[in-house]
Amino acid sequence: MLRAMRKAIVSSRPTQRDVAAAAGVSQAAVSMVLNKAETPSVPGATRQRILKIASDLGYQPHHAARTLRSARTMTLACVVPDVTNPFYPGLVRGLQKTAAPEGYDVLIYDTDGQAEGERRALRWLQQGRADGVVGTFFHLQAPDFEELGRYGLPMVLLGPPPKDRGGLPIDYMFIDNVEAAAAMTRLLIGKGHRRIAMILAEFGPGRRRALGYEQVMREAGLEPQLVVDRTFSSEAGARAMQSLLSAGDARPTAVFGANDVLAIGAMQAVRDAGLSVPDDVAIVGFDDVPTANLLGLTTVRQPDFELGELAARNLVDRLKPGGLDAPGRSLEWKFEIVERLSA
Amino acid sequence: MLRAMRKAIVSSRPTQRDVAAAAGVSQAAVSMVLNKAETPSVPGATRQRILKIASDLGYQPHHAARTLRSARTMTLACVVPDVTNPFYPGLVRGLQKTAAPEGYDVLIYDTDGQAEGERRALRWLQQGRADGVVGTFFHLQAPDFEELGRYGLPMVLLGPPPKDRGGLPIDYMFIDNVEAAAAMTRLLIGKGHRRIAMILAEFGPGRRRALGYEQVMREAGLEPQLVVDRTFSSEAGARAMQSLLSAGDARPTAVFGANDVLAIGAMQAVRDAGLSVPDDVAIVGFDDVPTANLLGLTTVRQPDFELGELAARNLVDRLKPGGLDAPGRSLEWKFEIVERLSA
DNA sequence: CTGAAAGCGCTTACAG
DNA sequence: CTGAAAGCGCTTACAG
Repeated sequence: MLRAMRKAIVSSRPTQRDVAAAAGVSQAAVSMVLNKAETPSVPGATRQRILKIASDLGYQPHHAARTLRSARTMTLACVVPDVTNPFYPGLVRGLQKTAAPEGYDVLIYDTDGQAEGERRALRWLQQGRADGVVGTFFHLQAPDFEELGRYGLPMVLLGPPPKDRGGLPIDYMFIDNVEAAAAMTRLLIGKGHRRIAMILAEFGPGRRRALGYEQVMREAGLEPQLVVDRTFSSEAGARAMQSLLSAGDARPTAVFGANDVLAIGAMQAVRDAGLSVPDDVAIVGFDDVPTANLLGLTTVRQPDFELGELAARNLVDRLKPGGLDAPGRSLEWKFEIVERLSA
Repeated sequence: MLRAMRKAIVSSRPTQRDVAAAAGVSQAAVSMVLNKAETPSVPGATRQRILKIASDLGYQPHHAARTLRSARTMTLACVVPDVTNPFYPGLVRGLQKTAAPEGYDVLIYDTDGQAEGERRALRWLQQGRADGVVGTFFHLQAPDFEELGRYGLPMVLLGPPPKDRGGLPIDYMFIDNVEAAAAMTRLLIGKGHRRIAMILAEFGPGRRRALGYEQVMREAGLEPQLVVDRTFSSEAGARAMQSLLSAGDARPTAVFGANDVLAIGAMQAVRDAGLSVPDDVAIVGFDDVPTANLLGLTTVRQPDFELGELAARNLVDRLKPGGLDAPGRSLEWKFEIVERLSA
C-alpha cells in the first residue's frame, strides 16, 4: 500500500519497452534504432517515429542494463592516492580530454594512499566497474594485479615496471625517479649546499627518490638526512621542517621535498618560523604542480596533463579489437628540472 | 575461432553460478549467504563452505548485475565545474569521509563549467549512474532537474534555492554570496581603497558576488569596474589583471577576484609586471583554497570539507526508507572573511 | 524452513 | 529482410 502511494508520486524512468509500446513496435526494434546509425530492417517512417517518441519521453539507456548485457562499462577509472594533490586533477583532465571523444567517462577513485584503500580499489575494479584503469599504487605489487589482467582489464600503472611482466595487458609509464632526484641533489650541491635534508613519505615514489638523493650525497662525501612521515601532505612537510629547524645552527641549508606538497608545507614552516626561503633555507620539490610556479618553487617537472592524455590513448587503443594481445609496454617519460627562486 | 583462442588466454570472472557449482548448492543460496549476516535456511557447514569457496575463487559481485536487480548503485556522484580548482577536491574528500562508512562510493564528474558539459552530466545521471548527487551547476536551472527529482534521485545543489521548489527531493546548500562579497568590498573601502575592480567569470557564482560588490561600491559613491572572462582559471585572472594594469595611473588599487583561482592568477600577473601585492595592488579572493593560505591571500572562507561531509550525510539520510518524502531543505552556510597579507 | 523461478533493462544471435 | 527469444549476473518474492 505504501509502495503504491510512492509509485504515484515518484514516476519511474522510461524504458525501451515504454518507447516500443508507444510506437507500436517490438522492444528489440527500439534498441536497434537507438543504437545503429542505419537500420535497413526498419522502415524509415517507423525509425523516425521511434526516435521522436524516445526523445519526447526523455529516454536514456539504463547504464547497468547496458553494461550487464554488453560487458562494456564505457568507463575508465583513475585510481589516485589523494585527489587534493593537484598533480592528480591535472592527470584526470588529460585523461578526460582523450577519453571523452571516444565515448568513455573517467571516474576518480581515491585510495588515500593507504594499503587498505588500495585493496578496496582492487575489489572495486574486480566488480567490473571500469573497462580500463590508470592507477598510482603505493602498496600493491605486480602480482596483485594479475587477476585483473587475466580478466582482460587493461591497466596503465604510473610507476616502474617489475622484473617479471607476466604477459598481462599492463603498461607502465614512469620517469627515472632515482636519476631525477640525483640531478636535483647535484644542483643543490653545485649551489654550495652541504647540509641537505630530504623529506619524504614512507611509501610511494619517495623511496626511489631518496635512493638517488642518497647516492649523490654519498658520492660527494656528504651525510644524507632523511625525515620520513606517513603521508605526502603539506602538514607532514611542515612537521618535518619544524623538526629540522629545531636543530638550530646544525639545521640543513637546503631541504628536498619528495613531492611539491611536502615542499610547500616545508616552505610554509620556514616562513612561520620567521626565516626566509631561499636565504635561510633553500627548498626544492618534485612534480611541478600549479602552486609550485606561484610560490617560485624549484622542482622536477612531471607533465600531468600530457601523461593523462597518453595513458587514456593507451587504454582506448587496448580496448579496440585485438588491443589486449599486444605485450605490456613500458614508457619512460622525460623529467625536467625547473629552476625558480626557492633554491 | 579467434574468440575461442582469446577465451583460452583471458579467463573470465567467477560468478555466483561458479561458486554454487563448486559448493553443490543453488546459485540463490550463494547470493543469500554472501549478502545476509544470518541465513537460518542454510546449514552452518554449508554456509562456511560457500564462504570459503567464494573467497578461494576471488569472487566479487558483478556491479552492473547487482545494480540492475536491486536498483541501487551504491554510488554518489559529485558534479563539479573543474576538478583542478582545489575547492572541489576538498569537497570530494568530505563527501568520501561520510559516504564510505555507509557503503557508498563517490564519483567525480567534471562538466568543465560549460552548458554542454552540464547537459552531458544530466544525461549521465538519467542513465541511473548514481543513487544521489551533489552538484555545482553554472548553467542548468531548477526545471532541468525536475525529471531526475521525479525519478526519486536525491540531489544536493550548491547554490541558492529557486523561488519554486516544486516538492522535489532537492536540497540546497549555499552561503550568502551577495552579502559575502559586500562585506569584502566594505573591508577594502575601509582600508582606504577607492578604485576597486572585480574579476569574474560570466557564469556561476560570479554574478551574485558582483551584485554585492556593486551595491557597496554604489552606496559608497564609487564606480564599480567589472572585468568578465569566460572561465574561473588562473590564466583568466592573469589576463584580466594585465588589462587592468594597462590603465597606468588610473589602474585600480585593489582587485577582488570572484574566486581564489582568479585572484591567484591576478597576483601572479601583478608580480610578473614587477609590482608588489599589496603595496601597489591589493588583491582579495573567494573560497579559501589551500593555496590562498600559502600566498597570504585575504579571502572569503567556504569550508569545502565540512560542506562535503554535510552534503553526503544529507544524501545518505534521504536514501534511507522514507527519506525522499521530506520536502526540499535549504541550508545557509556561514561564510567568514579571512584576513591575510594581500590586502 | 527450503529452493527454484521470475525478472531488472538491455543487446545480439538466431529462427522464421 | 523481420521479429521474437535468449541471456548477461544478480536479488527477492513466492510456491512447495
